[in-house]
Amino acid sequence: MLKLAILGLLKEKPMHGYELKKKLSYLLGSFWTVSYGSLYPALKKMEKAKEIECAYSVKEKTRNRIVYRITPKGEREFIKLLSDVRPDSSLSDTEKFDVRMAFFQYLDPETRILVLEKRRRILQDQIAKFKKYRSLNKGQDRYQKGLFRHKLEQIKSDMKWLERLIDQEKQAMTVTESDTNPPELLKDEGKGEITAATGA
Amino acid sequence: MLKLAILGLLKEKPMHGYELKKKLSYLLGSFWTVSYGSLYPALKKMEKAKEIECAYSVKEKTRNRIVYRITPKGEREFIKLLSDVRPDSSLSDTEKFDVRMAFFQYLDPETRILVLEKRRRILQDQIAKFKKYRSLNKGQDRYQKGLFRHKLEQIKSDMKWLERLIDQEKQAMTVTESDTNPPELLKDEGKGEITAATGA
DNA sequence: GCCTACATGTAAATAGTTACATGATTGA
DNA sequence: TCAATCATGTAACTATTTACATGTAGGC
Repeated sequence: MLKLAILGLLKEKPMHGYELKKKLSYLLGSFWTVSYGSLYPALKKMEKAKEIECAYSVKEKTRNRIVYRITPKGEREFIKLLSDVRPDSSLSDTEKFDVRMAFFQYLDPETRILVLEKRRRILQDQIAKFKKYRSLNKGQDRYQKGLFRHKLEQIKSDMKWLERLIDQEKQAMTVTESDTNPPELLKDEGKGEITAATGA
Repeated sequence: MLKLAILGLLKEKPMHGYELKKKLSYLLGSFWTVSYGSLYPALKKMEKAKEIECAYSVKEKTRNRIVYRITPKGEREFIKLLSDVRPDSSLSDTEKFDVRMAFFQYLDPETRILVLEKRRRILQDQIAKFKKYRSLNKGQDRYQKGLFRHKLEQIKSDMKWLERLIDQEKQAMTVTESDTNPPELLKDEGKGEITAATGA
């Protein structure tokens, strides 16, 4: 997950560790705080794997910074991690999905829909599970009941948001399909991107 | 977190590993799936620490089950984990909070309020951070923007829920205080060690 | 005869944390 | 001068997962 986030941020522009940390804490801060103890080793590891490389380093007296940039191999790895529609194991899927969403612009439309629909299936399963548990477990205490009701509401709200997104993607697809059919999104940067969103 | 959940479930009634796993996947399934590979070692470790003990084991031919029950030491550990209002490190705080909420009934009213208010502060910080990021980062792509808007809405909804809970707790407190003042929630187990939390 | 559920466990790997170590620069 | 911020890193630890190993019982 950290790897995905690093690659995604380095796609924007080359950065050094400290800068990445700050960006990460803004981008993912609501559900995740990265520590230097995981960031720097991750950078080293990725450099070794040639997914990123040193763009340049500054060593003015002591102020030394190592500025990394993403490599072609890193770009491929990024897209692979971002797509990731494997059979799933449903770990803390929510947070993983959120990280993916933050870089959704880099994914091609077809895969976007696949990822969104996979997420929808997971949410649907969760709702079903909730309801089953609730019907089995009548004697719950009021805190559990309250928590469950609130969680269910949130998942439903997630669901609505997801469905709106899926609709938007599908509409954009049919528009660009009848027009032209270029998978131009995996170049170094998206350009005009899909037609400006509907009522967003 | 797993430990907290196990202790909380064993408070209800003695259970064996397989049964615990099923209960856990219902109780926390929306954001967490426990594997046997973590459950069984955790049970062994807790048994060694005398936080749980074997109530009885069944070994009919092969169908062997080890039914655990919580010990007094485990009860104390449970309350300690459940209260846990330390300076915080804001890891994936949301999920930790949810697990706590699932067992809130076992906490005394004062600590309940402390836990809820700590959570409120965390959410407030997140909202502030979100807004700061949004004002700094005008050129965001539409997916990030959409994600952020949705996340912010969810946090605000969490906030409302929290505040309702806090109000309820405070009301209940004043009522029971003017009425009678029985800390009956921790009956058979120690009640002395919890009260210390207030000033800290 | 095969698949699912029951039931317990281990070993290796993964992903991350905390605490520590270093040292310069900037501003109150 | 003191604290905060910049900047990089290591070592030990924690918690958890995946994949494996084992074997029975019951239903289709």
